[in-house]
Amino acid sequence: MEPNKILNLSVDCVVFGYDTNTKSLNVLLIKRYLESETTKDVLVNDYVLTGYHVYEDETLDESATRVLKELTGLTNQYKKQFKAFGNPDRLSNKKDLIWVQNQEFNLRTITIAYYFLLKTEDVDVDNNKYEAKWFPVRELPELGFDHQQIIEEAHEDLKTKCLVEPIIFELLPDKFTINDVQDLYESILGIEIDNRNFRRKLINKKYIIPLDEKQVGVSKKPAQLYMFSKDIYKKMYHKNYLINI
Amino acid sequence: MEPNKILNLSVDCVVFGYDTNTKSLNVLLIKRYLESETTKDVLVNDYVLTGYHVYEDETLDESATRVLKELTGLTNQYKKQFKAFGNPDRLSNKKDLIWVQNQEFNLRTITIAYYFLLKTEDVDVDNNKYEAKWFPVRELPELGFDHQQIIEEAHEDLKTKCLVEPIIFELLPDKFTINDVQDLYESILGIEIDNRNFRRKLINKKYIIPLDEKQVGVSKKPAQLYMFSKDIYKKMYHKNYLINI
DNA sequence: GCAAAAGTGTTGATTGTACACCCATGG
DNA sequence: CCATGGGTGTACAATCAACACTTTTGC
Repeated sequence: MEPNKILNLSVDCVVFGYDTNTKSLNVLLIKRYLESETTKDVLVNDYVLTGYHVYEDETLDESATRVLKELTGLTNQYKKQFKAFGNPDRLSNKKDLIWVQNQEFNLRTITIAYYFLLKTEDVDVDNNKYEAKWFPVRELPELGFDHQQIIEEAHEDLKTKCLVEPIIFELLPDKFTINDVQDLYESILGIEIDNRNFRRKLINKKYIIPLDEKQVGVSKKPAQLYMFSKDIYKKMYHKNYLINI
Repeated sequence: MEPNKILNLSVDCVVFGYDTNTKSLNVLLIKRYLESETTKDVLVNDYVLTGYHVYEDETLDESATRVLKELTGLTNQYKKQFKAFGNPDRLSNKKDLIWVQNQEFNLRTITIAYYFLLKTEDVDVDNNKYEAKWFPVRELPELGFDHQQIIEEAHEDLKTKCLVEPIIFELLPDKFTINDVQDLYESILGIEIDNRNFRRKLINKKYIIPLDEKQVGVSKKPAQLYMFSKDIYKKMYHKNYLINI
């Protein structure tokens, strides 16, 4: 039996997935489709974030973790609660009203928004019962509710955070090349980075560890693989209070 | 007539106030006191953040603004929504249960936490109907609910943010000295800063504008006063994507 | 004239930035 | 042998960090 839902409270999850091959930072969205029973007109046909009510007896973090697992099967992914969205009119779009009609939603629902970081390849979208699909973060489809705004704010938070904490490695496979990291930064930030300077900077970090391995199966010079050591990072870390205003 | 309250949803406000004279970063707290009607035992005697239910027809931001105004009379202060707190057991402390007993609180209440930045002197605590009182952020009294944690997380967010955005000036009067700014940074961050280096750095910013004025009424060499120009700051600002991991 | 805080310069180290070509590999 | 992306070095500029004494004022 399903636990009691808090009817005016939900979590929504912005699932970021990076695809090393296409160099694309993606967001995982689920299809929302409804047609009129009488006229067969399409009433709703767009995408939304995955989300669900919070249960009475779980924490907000647990709720987000549960929602991610339900959609992807994944647990133990990096997550961050980044903002609550609760405008009185956030569900008052016509499409959204139709959609919400037959659900146990309060019209005034507050959602606690999380984002997750993982690898696109870790999600099996082909056999997904919610018709989940990846979209490049800069080519989003039509979105329901206020999910466009939620994704934008998640992306902004990610931009800020990836400059300051080593969360970038949550989006990469365990073994990666220096250029993978650069490509990912460029995808997230929407900028170009000088390869020589970036490379030097990264290789000098003690927690970026070169492996005795190179890429395989590429039709060009195979690149050196590296790993990120969270342990070394934590040991070496000391906050620097650089005032940068 | 009071608008409808959302019974399981509140905002809590961490009001930071800086006192230039005592060089103290303070938090504004309100007294919580209750004694037994029969035995006269003191049942609850501590402090809490100011907060209140969200109304049905207002945004979260409006709710926080209203709560601040109710306590301090102030509007138009810098505010930031920084986290939602909603653990199922966050009101389950014995004192808190007693306190909540006669209020229209749901036991499972989610609170959206904001912090505000202002000047201690702008609040008239002597004539405050909630018995509001300032406490140095590093010498907090016993606190109800999970408000200790909320304040700590607000402080952490403030530490991070003041390094990157010019919010420090929200805590200072319009006219300030360079040493005021340094003292404030030291209070927030809990570090010591080299005066010569700091001074040079700040004076070189185009948006720190020297005034034709010096301190008055000080029994020592009066210091040069400066102001912060938000306009110039905005014009000059361009995001730098310095990767600092 | 004294107490108290304001204000001032230099140097070396570190870090950032701009920039163009050769190399190794698979096919 | 060629196409592709991997990998490399130098020089200049900017910023940071360490460090101690003189100046100005009110009293």
